[in-house]
Amino acid sequence: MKSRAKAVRSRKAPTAGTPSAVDVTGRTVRVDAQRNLDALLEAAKAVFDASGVDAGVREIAKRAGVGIATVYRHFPQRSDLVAAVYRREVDACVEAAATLAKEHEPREALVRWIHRYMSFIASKRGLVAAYRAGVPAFEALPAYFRKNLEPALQALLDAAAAAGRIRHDVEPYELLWAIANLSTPPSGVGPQYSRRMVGLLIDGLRYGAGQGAPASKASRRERG
Amino acid sequence: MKSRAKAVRSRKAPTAGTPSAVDVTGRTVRVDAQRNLDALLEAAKAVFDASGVDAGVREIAKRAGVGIATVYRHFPQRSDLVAAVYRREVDACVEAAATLAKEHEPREALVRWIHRYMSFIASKRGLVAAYRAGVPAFEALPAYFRKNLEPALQALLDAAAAAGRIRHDVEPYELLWAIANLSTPPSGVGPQYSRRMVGLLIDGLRYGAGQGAPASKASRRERG
DNA sequence: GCAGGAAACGGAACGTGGTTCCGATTCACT
DNA sequence: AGTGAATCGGAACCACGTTCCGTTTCCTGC
Repeated sequence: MKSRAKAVRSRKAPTAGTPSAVDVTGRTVRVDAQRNLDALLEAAKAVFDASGVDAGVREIAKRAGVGIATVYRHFPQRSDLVAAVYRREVDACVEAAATLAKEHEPREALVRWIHRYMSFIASKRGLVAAYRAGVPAFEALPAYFRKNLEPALQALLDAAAAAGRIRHDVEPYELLWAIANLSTPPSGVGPQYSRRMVGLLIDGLRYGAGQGAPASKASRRERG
Repeated sequence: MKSRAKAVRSRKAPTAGTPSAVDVTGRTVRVDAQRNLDALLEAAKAVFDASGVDAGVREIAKRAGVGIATVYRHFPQRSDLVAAVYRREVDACVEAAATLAKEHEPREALVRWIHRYMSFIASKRGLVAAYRAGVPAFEALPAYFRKNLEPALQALLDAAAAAGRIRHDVEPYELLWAIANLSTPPSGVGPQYSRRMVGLLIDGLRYGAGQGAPASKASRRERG
């Protein structure tokens, strides 16, 4: 992909000796563009943390000290910016899966990771709602999330199922989505809501351990 | 609006055969106002069914053959219109609970009602997302939903718990919210997603039957 | 009937959001 | 330094929910 590594020209260095980055296409990236990109990501992260992912583009641009168009050149849609900001945290979540798998027995690792995942989702106010409501072209956002989180959860599920601790007929993507949607409590309910509901879901996983019956069928049978 | 202390006293039977409706405050309602209200509700229902609850106010007004202001006079906020439209369906859902309780044994009645409730939610595209995202004053909408649906589900839960078929430590409101949130499948997943996930939830309810341990604790215990 | 006035009306106007456009600016390379 | 292109900033545009206000319609007391 990268055709050549670009060395720094000894002209004036705007950002303290930073080597000019290279595009995926091999083009050199202008230092101001790179600087703005960094500022944008940092500002977006700060604003999202403070006001949720519903924060306006103008606010982010202002905080980053750039114009609106600069935002849209780097990120064709608002959702692309959201995805870029959370990419790093998704990666961390994926790494956590491997770590937990080594340090705990299969089911415990699964439960702990689910809680880890819940924390990530819960801290992103409005992420799920935005993802949902954003009908037009929010397709870019779930792509990265799914591509990385699904295999991580799949590994945990397989290990726990192999150990006979949970049923083995659950799709990881469905579980990811379900947990994400359970991570927003309604108003007027204690903060433990999410844990309780996801706890129910996990108990449902355990309920069918070793049976292999689909959840939908199991729920309809008169006697377990 | 200016502060207008209206003191309309006793009315007289107005002209044509249609008896003019009366306000909750006892004021007579103008026939054109009533006609527009009806047209508005009908149009809104049609548009919501066709385009989801995210449909614009202008579209609804146009379909009803009225101006924008007319919408806002009858419904101070968009969410009030949504709530009004769905009030009828909520009532139907509540009635279904009583019917099912008579025709089936407790747990079966509970499961069947949950599926009934899921159908209602699923047919209202974007309802949950709007409810969630609508931070400002979407408080009016859940009020009616909760006030009516919560007791209905509570009765079903009590009956099933008394029969020893499910755990008895689940809050009905939490369950309503959880199911509603599980009723929106992610893109690229079969339509059976919701049934599977709610099935897991129901299995979780059965898992702890007769134990009474909170879901959150049960989910963390090493052995059941 | 009819006239007066309040209730209800329609649609333009406002504020805010995401997105696009375009002239001005800044950078990279010779 | 010079030149062309990549990048920039912010005004402009569109769609949305909501508000304002001049106009119309209906009820009512005569």
